[in-house]
Amino acid sequence: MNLTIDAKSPLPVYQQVIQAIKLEVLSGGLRDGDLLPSIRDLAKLLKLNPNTVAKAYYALEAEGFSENRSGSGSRVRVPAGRQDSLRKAMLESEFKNFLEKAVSLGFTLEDIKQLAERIKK
Amino acid sequence: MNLTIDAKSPLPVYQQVIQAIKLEVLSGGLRDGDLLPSIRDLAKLLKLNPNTVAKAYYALEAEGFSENRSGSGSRVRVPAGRQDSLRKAMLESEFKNFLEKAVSLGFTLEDIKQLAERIKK
DNA sequence: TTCATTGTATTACTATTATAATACACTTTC
DNA sequence: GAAAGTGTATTATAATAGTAATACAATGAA
Repeated sequence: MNLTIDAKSPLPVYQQVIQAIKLEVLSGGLRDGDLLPSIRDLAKLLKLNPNTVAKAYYALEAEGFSENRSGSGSRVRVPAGRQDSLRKAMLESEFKNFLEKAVSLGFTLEDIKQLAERIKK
Repeated sequence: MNLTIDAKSPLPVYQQVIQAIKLEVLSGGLRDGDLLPSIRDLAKLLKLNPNTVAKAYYALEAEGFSENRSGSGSRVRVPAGRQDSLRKAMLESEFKNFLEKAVSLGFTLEDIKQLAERIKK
């Protein structure tokens, strides 16, 4: 799992963990049924307190992304169909966010098209 | 000023105020020398505590976006040239963020091009 | 000068975030 | 059954975020 934590971010650490795991699931790096790293292992890896990771795992389960079982670990619970639609919805949402910001900055669709051309190289 | 606060956001309220004012400056809605609303007025408008708004104003001054003077208010201090370069840098940064996320979700440049075509309509 | 308005500062209180140290119950494996 | 590893729960402490109520000093206009 490619997962880094920015302690200086205004976004709480446990929220960053949630986002990182969601992204991993949506990108297909973690699939339905896959075992997440144990709370203690991930905490050690990220140099966080186990309670902080546990909070993230608890939230992920509450959102229906995973299932936690004492003794056997936490498994991803996102069927392929749902993963696919969530992935597409995420892309659209991110793009709309970008467009909104660009427009509120006073840029035109033409400006954005030119930016895209320039960055692709 | 078009400025809304999301109390449920994990991003602290005073950070939201900072972002909103920065955006207003970068978009040209607020220009160099313009007077910001008074701390008390903005607090009343957003239904926040004056201390929360004051914290945002203090941070904006520390970043060189404005100048606060007891008695006469807070004025934007962003020369037109700097505003222009900041505006362009913000667009590029936002676009790169979007691209990074899209790529980490496993989308190709082709996918993104198609999305742009579809959304523009 | 007087008065209202401005940013600034202080103190107090609450909730959230994060760490820390344990303990407990469940599951798997030997 | 025993042991190791799992998620879960509890209690404590500290820092940050936000609200609340005041007070103070500087500014500008009447």
